[in-house]
Amino acid sequence: MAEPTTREQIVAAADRLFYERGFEKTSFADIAGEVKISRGNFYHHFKSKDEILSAVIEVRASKTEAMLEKWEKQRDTPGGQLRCFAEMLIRNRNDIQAFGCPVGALCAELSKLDHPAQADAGMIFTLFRQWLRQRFVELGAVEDADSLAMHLLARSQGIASLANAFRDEKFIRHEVRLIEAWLDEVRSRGATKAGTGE
Amino acid sequence: MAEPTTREQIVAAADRLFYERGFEKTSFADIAGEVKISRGNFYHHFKSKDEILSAVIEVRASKTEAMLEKWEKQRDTPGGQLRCFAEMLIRNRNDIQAFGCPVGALCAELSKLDHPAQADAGMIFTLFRQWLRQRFVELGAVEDADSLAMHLLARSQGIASLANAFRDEKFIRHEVRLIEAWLDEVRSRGATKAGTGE
DNA sequence: GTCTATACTGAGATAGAC
DNA sequence: GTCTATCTCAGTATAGAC
Repeated sequence: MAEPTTREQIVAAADRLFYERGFEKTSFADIAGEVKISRGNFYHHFKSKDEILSAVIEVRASKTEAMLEKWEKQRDTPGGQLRCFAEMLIRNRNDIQAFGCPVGALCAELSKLDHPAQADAGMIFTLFRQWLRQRFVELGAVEDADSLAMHLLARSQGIASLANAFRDEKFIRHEVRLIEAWLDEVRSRGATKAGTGE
Repeated sequence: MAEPTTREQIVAAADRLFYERGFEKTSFADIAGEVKISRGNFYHHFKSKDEILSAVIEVRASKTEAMLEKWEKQRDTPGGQLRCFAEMLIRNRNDIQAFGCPVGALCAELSKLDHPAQADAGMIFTLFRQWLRQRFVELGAVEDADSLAMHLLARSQGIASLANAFRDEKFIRHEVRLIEAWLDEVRSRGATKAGTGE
């Protein structure tokens, strides 16, 4: 696996372009131009644009799973692992300010297009949701775990949305601090239902 | 002002279609079809798609200002007025699940297109931001008011994003309850800096 | 035979002439 | 208000290069 195959290059280029410009706005010519192959050529690799989209979603899902596993290895407490998630917003702050969240943006676009792949794109959200839920279970919030996971996911989406609209890095850092304080609060409350308002 | 002018009809149709399908995905023919006028007649009112976009953004800004004023009249406490904002998510739950937040979606799309009107679209966020900030000032959180406004705006964006991805009405209702509990907390803390993590 | 490149078709869009 | 020019794009057919 010294150098990537043409197929891998196409998927990588499409992945980035779909993020930067959006799925609809990215043409075959754009991708071909990036990979430096002729436009007709990659009909050998992909029969349609939807096939490229499927491949991109698959790759994103794999990368997401790998990232979640890495976080589990990097920190040995559920609280620390949840912080990895929150800090992702800071690590990716430049891309987020320029292009928003890749998962949220793709889901929103496919939803408006009523595209058949919207369920597949939504699965990436579900990967995060289930992983977060498991961390909250380990943190002791067994009954609320799913609500807490959705809450944290929503907070991160909101931050990405406004950071993109206002191009405000300070806002990202401030909100991540708020999330970390909230996580401390959830942890300290342990298995009680507090923190979810119920 | 018994019946709307052709121009107003065009803008109203474009407004809805931009929300439901997105700006790029909406063609002149789509709008003309809705208004039932010929495409030629169209050019009498708008020379380009960007002109329609400007008109739509202007109308949305006006409607937003009117809505904010209405909330100020409906409730006589800043806490009650802030609840109007949060409850907007429940009032518009069906549209939000189907199409997301109109403000956030347009800003995100124009950002990806690097469209000249993205600053104008962002102004609608700013309208909300400034209005929310003023409510928090009146609530006693003078120094934090802008951070609190951004925080609330972000929460609402995140809720819209996930409600759209998961088509989950219960989630919306639960998160709005969390916001209301958070607002009570902010109010009870009054002018202190608590609640923002600083 | 796998990969790549060129040329072409048809659909649908903006834009504008008449 | 019809009709047309032009452009971009997805998709195809087919032939050449390694």
